[in-house]
Amino acid sequence: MRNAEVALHFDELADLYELDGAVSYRVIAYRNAAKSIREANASVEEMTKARRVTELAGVGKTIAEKLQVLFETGEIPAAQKLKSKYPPGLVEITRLPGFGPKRARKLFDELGIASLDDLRKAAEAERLREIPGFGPKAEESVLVALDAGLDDRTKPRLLLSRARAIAESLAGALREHPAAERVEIAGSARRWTDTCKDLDLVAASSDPAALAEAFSGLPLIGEVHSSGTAGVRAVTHNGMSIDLRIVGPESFGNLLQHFTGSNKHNEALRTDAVRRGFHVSEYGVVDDSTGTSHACATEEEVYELIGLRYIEPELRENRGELQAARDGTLPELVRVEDIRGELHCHSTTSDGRNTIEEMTAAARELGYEYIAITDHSASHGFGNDVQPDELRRQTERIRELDARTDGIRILAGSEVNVLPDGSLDYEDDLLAELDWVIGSLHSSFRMGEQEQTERMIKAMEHPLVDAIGHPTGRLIDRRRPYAIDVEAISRAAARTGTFLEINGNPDRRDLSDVNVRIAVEVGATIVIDSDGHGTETLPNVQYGVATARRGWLTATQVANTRSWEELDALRKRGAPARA
DNA sequence: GCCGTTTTCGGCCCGACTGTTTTCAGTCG
Repeated sequence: MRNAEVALHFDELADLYELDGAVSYRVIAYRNAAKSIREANASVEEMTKARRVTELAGVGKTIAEKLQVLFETGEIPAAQKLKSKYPPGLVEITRLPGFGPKRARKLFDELGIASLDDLRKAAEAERLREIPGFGPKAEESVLVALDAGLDDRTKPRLLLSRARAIAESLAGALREHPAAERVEIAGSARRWTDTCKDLDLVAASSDPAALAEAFSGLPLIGEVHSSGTAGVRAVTHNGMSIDLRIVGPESFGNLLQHFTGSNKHNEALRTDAVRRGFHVSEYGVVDDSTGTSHACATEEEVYELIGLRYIEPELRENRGELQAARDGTLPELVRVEDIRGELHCHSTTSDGRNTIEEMTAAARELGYEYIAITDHSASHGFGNDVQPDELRRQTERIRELDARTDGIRILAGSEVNVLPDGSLDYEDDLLAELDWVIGSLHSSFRMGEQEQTERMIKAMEHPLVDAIGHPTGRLIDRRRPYAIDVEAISRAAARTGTFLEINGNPDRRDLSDVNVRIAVEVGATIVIDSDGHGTETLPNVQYGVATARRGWLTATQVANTRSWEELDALRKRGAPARA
């Protein structure tokens, strides 16, 4: 059973215990365990069998036993028992805004409401007001939420690229206002997560009311829900929730730290701070020994006050960063400026929108030292295939162009399809003429895990495959990764000297942050590419770098932070003979 | 239910808002 599926069992168990009125810390314990399991960098099933699963943070004796039973029987008995007690519709009710487990439980106990449908009928019949603690407003909000399909799961999350574009535009407009002293994007957009549920902006101002009013009037803002001197809650015309918070400049650091999150990071940070005698909130850091509250103008001061090194936003997921900040072992994260060459992009020869000349000029503009043109290969569909003769002609053209182009090296490459049996769809003698070969899967996504893993490993064993493109094939929120053993392919990558890609296309970001951490832990080396299909998408490498940073990567672990000569020497075909 | 350079028992983050209340529980971020 995969870690993600195991985690779902424990999230469900937490929901059920919550409905059952269990002590909240128990519920939190199951949720923490679920998170830990989801992000574990080894198979939790294997760890359980090896009796090592309690090494995971948040997994103790009881949860280890439940894991054991889950793997033996496919079920957790406690969950089975609770499921017979509470109908599945109750959990759905807890997802409605304003409804949590306590209120859902009350509805069930008092009126026998067991589903969203029951709830709608009771609200329409004005029966909710019979229950203490519920009134006409509750009935109204139920109907509004149900009509709008407003529960959390149906509300779409926005892809980071789109979310950041909106956030940057709003932040930019705010910065122009005379009352704005500092404006920053906070929340998940600042942590560069794959998607964002909503946007958080924070501002420092000596005239909050004026700034709040100006924000409410921005053209992007569709509807203002509440507005005051503390901030504004609003929704854009396309339905994105925006939270702007405003404080005085003296505590801007506290606010930014608080609203950057993640919740898990802040919880852990505060727990840690309490042990050291500090209470941290968005307004300041209270020192218990003196009773004084320190306002911090910068985030650095917040972390320093409680004895921690500064933690980059991308690391704030409670994945070990607090311990590392205490020990002084935080990694020095790779930066966009460290990337020296593009190794995966397309031209009009396959499905790109720009010529090789245009792509090259754009890459030089970005400060790159080299660019590999990697159009699709012979078996690629949609009329975008490149037959062997055409690739030969293109390679000759690239050699010519490279000879008369200054300031950047142009490499002849290909993104070659890995066929279902693990072979490639060009002959070896053709591949040998190229400078750079990426192997990618573009077909037969539904193979079983073992077969798919073997297919990819076979491709990596090919002496001319330099890197694997978008290794898990996921499309964020649209297509699940194909069944593949990430740890096994990472080991194979390390063994064969094949690089694994972080594809920077904001729809892909593949490998993911969690997977890339697994990959480098077993010794694989990464390349970060844009997979640009036009000059304007070459900067997408920033999303790849963000994923790398979220996976704790340093520049050394990324091959294309090196010069082409150094990279060439590092790869399996080796440099000595070719230098 | 988990966890331990103050603890193997007794803790476990913080503040605001909302709707329902005469002082607050539940929810949210």
